[in-house]
This record gives sequence, structure tokens and C-alpha cells, in this order.
Amino acid sequence: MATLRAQRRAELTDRILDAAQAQLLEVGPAALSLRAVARDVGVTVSGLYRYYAGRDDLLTALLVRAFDDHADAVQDAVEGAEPDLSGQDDDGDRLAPVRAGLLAYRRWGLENPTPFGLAYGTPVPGYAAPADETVRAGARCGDLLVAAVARGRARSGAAAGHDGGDDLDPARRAHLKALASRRGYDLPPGVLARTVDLFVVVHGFVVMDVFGQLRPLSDNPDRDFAALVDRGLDTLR
Amino acid sequence: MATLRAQRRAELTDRILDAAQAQLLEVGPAALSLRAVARDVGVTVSGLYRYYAGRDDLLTALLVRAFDDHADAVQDAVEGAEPDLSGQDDDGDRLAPVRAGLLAYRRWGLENPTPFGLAYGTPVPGYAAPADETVRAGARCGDLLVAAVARGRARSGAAAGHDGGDDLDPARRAHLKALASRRGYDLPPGVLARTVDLFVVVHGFVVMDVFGQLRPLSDNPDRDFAALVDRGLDTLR
DNA sequence: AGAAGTCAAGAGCAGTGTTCTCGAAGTGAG
DNA sequence: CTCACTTCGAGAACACTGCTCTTGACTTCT
Repeated sequence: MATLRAQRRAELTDRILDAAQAQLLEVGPAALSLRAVARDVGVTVSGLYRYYAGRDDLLTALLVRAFDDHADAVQDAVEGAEPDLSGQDDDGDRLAPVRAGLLAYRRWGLENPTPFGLAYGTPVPGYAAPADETVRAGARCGDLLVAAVARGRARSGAAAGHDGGDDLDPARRAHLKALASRRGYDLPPGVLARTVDLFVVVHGFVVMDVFGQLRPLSDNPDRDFAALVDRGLDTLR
Repeated sequence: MATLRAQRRAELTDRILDAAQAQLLEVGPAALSLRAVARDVGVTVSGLYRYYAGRDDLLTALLVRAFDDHADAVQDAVEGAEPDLSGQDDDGDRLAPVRAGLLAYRRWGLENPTPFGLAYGTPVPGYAAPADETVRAGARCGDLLVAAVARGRARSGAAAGHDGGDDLDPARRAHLKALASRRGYDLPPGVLARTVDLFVVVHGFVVMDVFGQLRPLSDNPDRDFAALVDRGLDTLR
């Protein structure tokens, strides 16, 4: 019954992370100051070390939260675009949830450039994000999209064996099959290959967009991104 | 005739930048320490301020150098793959220089992850790179590739008016025409659109590759990147 | 040779992450 | 209720950081 102490501890841990997040949004990850965080929370710097092992530990927590928030946004969008289970109103695009997810993927990045940069940008120097954490969290978006593609194809009655990716490089085909079985993806290798390709293109576009490197190339990223996504979805039918 | 002094000044300016570059490779941009640079060069910290206005100024110099080195690598590759002017030995792929440039684009990133991250990754917090510098330097790679595409098409005798991009979004078509005339690109809008698309895809792939986010998705990035480039080049013929 | 400009050096300021110690507070067993 | 035990917050201290300012020596030009 470690109620009082444990409860206080949980509360303060959260408050510290919130303050760190607020500061992250203001000054960026590299300028994140433990002293400023401590001041905001109302604790001494040393007291802060009771809750996080150090600056790196705090950064890791922020990174994980960024990944989770991003995946949450994508998940919400995908689920929101999923057709009714009742079966009616199913004459729309079978891949609409995928499109919604990809648009949300970009939107979250544009609306949260700092966490996005922390998660997908240059690693903060002197700080190596724990690989398992980033892989785990980063894979969530991929899983969501693959699942949405699979559901969409199932609804349109696509043959499971169709497009096994016979034109694929054999080694890549083998890798994709392994990836599918490892993560429980229900897609034939050919479709999975094009889904991965689409994901890479989308991520690349979003990275350039969020980091401001797209401006000379596009006067209207919204329009060009939508076209890019639609082109990619066309290859998945 | 400020020879002696000016010469010393130029030398020391270079040596400082070299030391900063060396330190950048070791500890990353955010941890770049003026004191350590000064120690390496053999000057005091305050003396360092005679040559660079501060940390930001030094970072900018490193950023510009990174962009230039990257574009140099691409340029070398493109020129190295250009066919002889004598006209013989011209039975190869007309777009081989483009391919060589794109492969070099990625190779440089993989071999110089830290400068690549400084140039294309998350902006260093508290430090805003001068927009004109980054745009100017960043545009060089784009210019190189567009020029290589134009030369390749000219060699294969493509009609200048061919593929004006009639299927393009009118607004995007107008923007591309403006971009072409502004930067002197000799490509019809349709081809330019697909060149830009290819560049975005390539950059996105390279970013994920260099930052280590591609690993779960590809067991052999070399192979997948080559396939991606070839697919893109096919759309440019 | 003397005036003007440039330079390196050092001290100092305000800030950083991290470690340590010390006394107060909460916790659970007897 | 008491007592050992753990946890906690605070403060001081250490070794750093970027940056500013002053001082005295050096180079260049008139």
C-alpha cells in the first residue's frame, strides 16, 4: 500500500514530463535545460534526478511520447475514415482510411514540427536514442497503414494470392515475406512492396515539408502531397 | 597590400573551420564547443571571436561547407558519367549521368552522416540557418540533376515540346514553368514535374537511410535504392 | 617615427549537466 | 507506538559552456 508516496511520485513524474514538453516546444531539444524544467515544476535540479536519470533520460521520454502522439493521430484518422460495420455506405473508396492516415501523418508533422524533428530528424548529438524504443514506436505507424490496406483490399474482395510480386527482386521478396510473417501483415509480397514504397515516399515528402526544404520545389505542398498519395494508392488496387 | 596580416588571417580562418569540422564529426553540431575548437587550433576563445562572430556563425560556415561538399560529390559523379564529347561510345543509357548523380547523392549522405544531418536534418535549436544560404546551396543539387536530365534528353533527340505536362494540375504546371524560367531549366513542365518527383523520392529515401529509419523496411537499401532510381528514370524517357 | 588599426590574451559573468551530502519525511514491521 | 529503513527534497560544489570586456603588444600605414 505505497499509496501516498507512489501517487505523489507518479504525479510529479508526469508534471516534469509536461514541463519538459512545454520547454521543448519553446527552445528545442538541444537547448532543453534541466534547471528551467525544475524551475517550472517548482523543484530543485537535484530533486529532478530522483525521477529521471538525467537529461538523456528525459529526452528519451519526450521522444517516446512524440512517437506515440504521432501514431495516435494516424490511428484516429484511420479509424475515423473506416466505413460503418453495418455494411451500408460502403460505395466509397476502399482505401479511404489509408489516405486519411497518410494525410494525418503529414498534418501531425506540420502541426508538431519540434516533436517530429526529435523523432525523425537528426539524432540529438551526444545522445543516442535507445534503438528498441524508436523501432517499437516507429513501427506503429507502419503497422496501422498496412492493416488499413489489408482491410481495404479485403472489403473489395481482392484475391489473397493475387499479386505475389513475381516481378520483385527475389531477395527483396523473401525479406518482405519474412517481415510480413514477423509482424503479422496480411498482404501478398507485391502489395506489401508497393505499400512500403508508398510509405517511404510519403515520409520523405513530409520530412522535406516539415523541415522547410520543399518550398523551392512546390508552391502548394497540400496539393502535391494529395496527388502523390493518390498516385500511390492507385498502385495498391 | 595587407599581405602578411591578411594571409595569416585567411590561414587561421581556415584552420578554425577545419578544427570545427573535425569536432563536428566527433560530437555533433549541438555539442560543438568553441573552447574545444580554440584549444585544437591553439588560440584563446576570445581570439576566436575575431574570425567568427560566434557559435552560430561557425555553424553556418560548417553548414555551407556541408552543402557545397554534397553538391561537389554529386557534380563529380555526374561529370564522370557524362559520355565523351567525341560522340562515340554513346550507345549507353542517355540518363546514366543522372543515375550516377543520384547514387552519389545517397553515398555522400551515408559517408558523411553528421554534415548531412546538419544540412538536411532537424534545424539546430536556437539557431536559424540563414535562409538564402541554405536555399542557394541546396538548389545546386537540383540544378545539377535537372541539367543532366536535359542533356540526356537532348542527346536522345527528344522533341523540346514533347510532354508539356497536359495532365498536370494547372496551378502546378504554372509553378513549374515559373521555376524553370527562373532557374534556366531547359525542360518541358511534364518532364520537370517527374524530375522533381524523383528528387523528392530520392531525398526521402536517403534521409530515412542515413538517419537509420529504413532498417526495418529494407534488408538491402543499396538494392532497393537502385530499383527506386531506375523506376524514376524510366518515367523520364 | 608616430599615429592608427588589429590582434591575442585573460578575467569575469551567467548559464549548463551532474554528483554528493544531509536532514526531513513517509513506510512498514514488531 | 516505536524504531529501522527507504525515499525524498534541498543545497553546495565541480567542471563545463558561450560570450563580453579590458589591457597591452603587435602590424600596417602615413
